Amino acid sequence: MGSSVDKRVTLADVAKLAGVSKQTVSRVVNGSENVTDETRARVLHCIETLGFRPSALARQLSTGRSQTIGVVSNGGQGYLVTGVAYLGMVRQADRMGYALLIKEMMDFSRGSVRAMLDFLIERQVDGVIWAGPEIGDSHAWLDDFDLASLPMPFVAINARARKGVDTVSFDNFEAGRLATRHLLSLGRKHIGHIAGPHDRWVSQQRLEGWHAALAEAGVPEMARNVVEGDWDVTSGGPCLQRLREICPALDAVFVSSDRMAVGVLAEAHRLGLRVPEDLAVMGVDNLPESAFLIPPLTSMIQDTPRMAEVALRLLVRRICERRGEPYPEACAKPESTTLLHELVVRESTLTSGRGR
Amino acid sequence: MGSSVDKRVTLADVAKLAGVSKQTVSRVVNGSENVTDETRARVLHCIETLGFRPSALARQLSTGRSQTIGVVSNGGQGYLVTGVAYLGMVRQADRMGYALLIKEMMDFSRGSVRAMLDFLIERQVDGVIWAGPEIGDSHAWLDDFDLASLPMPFVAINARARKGVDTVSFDNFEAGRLATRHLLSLGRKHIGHIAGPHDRWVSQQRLEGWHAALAEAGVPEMARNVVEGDWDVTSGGPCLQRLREICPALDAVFVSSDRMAVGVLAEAHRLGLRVPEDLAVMGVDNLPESAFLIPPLTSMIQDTPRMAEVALRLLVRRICERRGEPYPEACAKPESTTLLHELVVRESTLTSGRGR
DNA sequence: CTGAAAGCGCTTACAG
DNA sequence: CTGAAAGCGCTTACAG
Repeated sequence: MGSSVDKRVTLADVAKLAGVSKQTVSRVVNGSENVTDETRARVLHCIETLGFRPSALARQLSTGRSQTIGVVSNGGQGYLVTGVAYLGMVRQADRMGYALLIKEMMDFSRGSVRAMLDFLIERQVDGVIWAGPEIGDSHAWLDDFDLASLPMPFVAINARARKGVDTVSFDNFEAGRLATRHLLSLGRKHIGHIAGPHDRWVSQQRLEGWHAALAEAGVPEMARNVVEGDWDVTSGGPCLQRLREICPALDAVFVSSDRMAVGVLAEAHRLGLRVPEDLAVMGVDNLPESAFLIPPLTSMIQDTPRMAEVALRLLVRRICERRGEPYPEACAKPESTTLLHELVVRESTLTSGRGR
Repeated sequence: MGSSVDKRVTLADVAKLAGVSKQTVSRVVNGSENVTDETRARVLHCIETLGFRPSALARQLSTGRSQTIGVVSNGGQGYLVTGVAYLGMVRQADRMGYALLIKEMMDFSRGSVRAMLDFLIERQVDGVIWAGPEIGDSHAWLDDFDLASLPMPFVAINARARKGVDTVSFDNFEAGRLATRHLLSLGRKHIGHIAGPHDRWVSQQRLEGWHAALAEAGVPEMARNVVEGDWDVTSGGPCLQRLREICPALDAVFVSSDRMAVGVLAEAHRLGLRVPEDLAVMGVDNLPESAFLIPPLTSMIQDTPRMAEVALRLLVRRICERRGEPYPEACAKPESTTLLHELVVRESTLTSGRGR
């Protein structure tokens, strides 16, 4: 309802009331030693009285640093992952004294990328996390862009490693290989793969892992048992059907997301297929629910919040390095920027066990 | 790697090169009409040549507006909801030309609240969305805080309505009542409720709705069939067990989240209880997976992204009102700030149907 | 320990 | 249509 007097209280107001210079007030605010206890007390009292709150904007303008990190995501693609990743980043940023400025991109044309970078530069963010998943040539601009010309460090997550670009990603090739090996180790002879969209780097990597495992095992003929899903639970059922058309004897399926695997389990149930006896099923992501599906779902743990944290630490380190400042302890330990999935085996691939 | 020359290109640099005043460059940058085509062309060319990018910080300092909205969430509590809500807010903010500054709170003591508000004021955000769920007395400060004294508008989501505070929330009382009525309408005689944590406003409201529905139906004796969960899937099973101890004849259960309901379905399956014949089960949230559980889960649709969007629109409207500026079309339509859940009935409560 | 001056890079009236 | 001046609210050397 009522609007307050919009007159901001400034350093100068405090200075006048306390009968000192602005500089002295600034010293008190920033905890400088070089102030008499008496002066400090008086200034603090005046700050309290006037309800003075320093303008971060003004400070940023004069110091040239914003204590803000820009995070660029993309329009609801990667829905789940983005949401979870945000939480990991917010927490880590908070710990290190940074705020997150969140922006979203709808397309990845050169123009849009340039506009987004300009926006971040104009806002003077101290660093950038490029968080949209790599789709088609969405990251192609990185190949011929001189990142060093940006006034701030840049880290990409969930993207292919590139020369001269700091990236933090999961090893999806290894994930695909491990998953496939697991199904092979069960003695299944007719394994299929429900992949994510083929234009996603993540999907491509898992698919390559799948191929590698089949080649290693000397059963390359299975490689054709692949259909393309869209990550969504709704695509699980239809994908299973298509896979069974390609390979009627299908007895195991490596699904590229737990979401889709839920759809697969539902469809298998509808078809009267027993899991895992008739069909072993495994996913990727290890959602909280996955251990409680019927049957409990074997999956690949993907610790997304951790990826977000690692990326943020790396970025803060780069920020400090560029400024020639020491970086926080937490950023010091050389941390792998390639994270591994971890297999968690449950009933959906275990004929005998009681896995949970 | 290489570091760029850190000399920022400013308005003054462009002005000098173009042989005009800073003011004229400013006019060109801000698309003012009062510039000769020839001058404009020359200035634009110089901007291009120098790679000039205006400093948003400097502009913010002189204009007093930041085109930034502060979003305050809380430490991973409400994990799922927060993640999903972020996405709705980011999208809407982007459309309206605002960026989101995300902050997290770990506790809700007066001191922390004050510090957070100060931080947001210092950053000169144009408005604030208070997005942490109401837990215990986490929002009590609002009762005796003069929001009008804040220099910017404030909107709380997922919180109890308070005099003088703009809030956007779901009607959880109605949700609880609708859910309970649905189970009663099936003719079930021994219904139980797995609530969320009792210190959550959301849980309390749903619980009251549960009580109201039972009273209306003249079966208040069922009201004692309540146990407390923690929202997490892991609590579903243990809660079902406790409920069956309280009420051995239990034949229906209203679970306060789909997550917990997944645990309930798993436990029921383990116990050999048929759903819905022996036990009708319903949840709240309508997760994407819920339609594909075994059996498909009846739930209450809660459109969290929409809540986030509505809140953001309301906030932008308040921002404009306070400044005496016209607000965007999208913010104009008087929108309810109490959103309703919607019942979606599936097999888990339908003995005959094939609902999906 | 304290202060006067200049500067960060824009915008806002006010002249012409 | 264009410009000189003052101001937004801090901080950074530099004196004393």
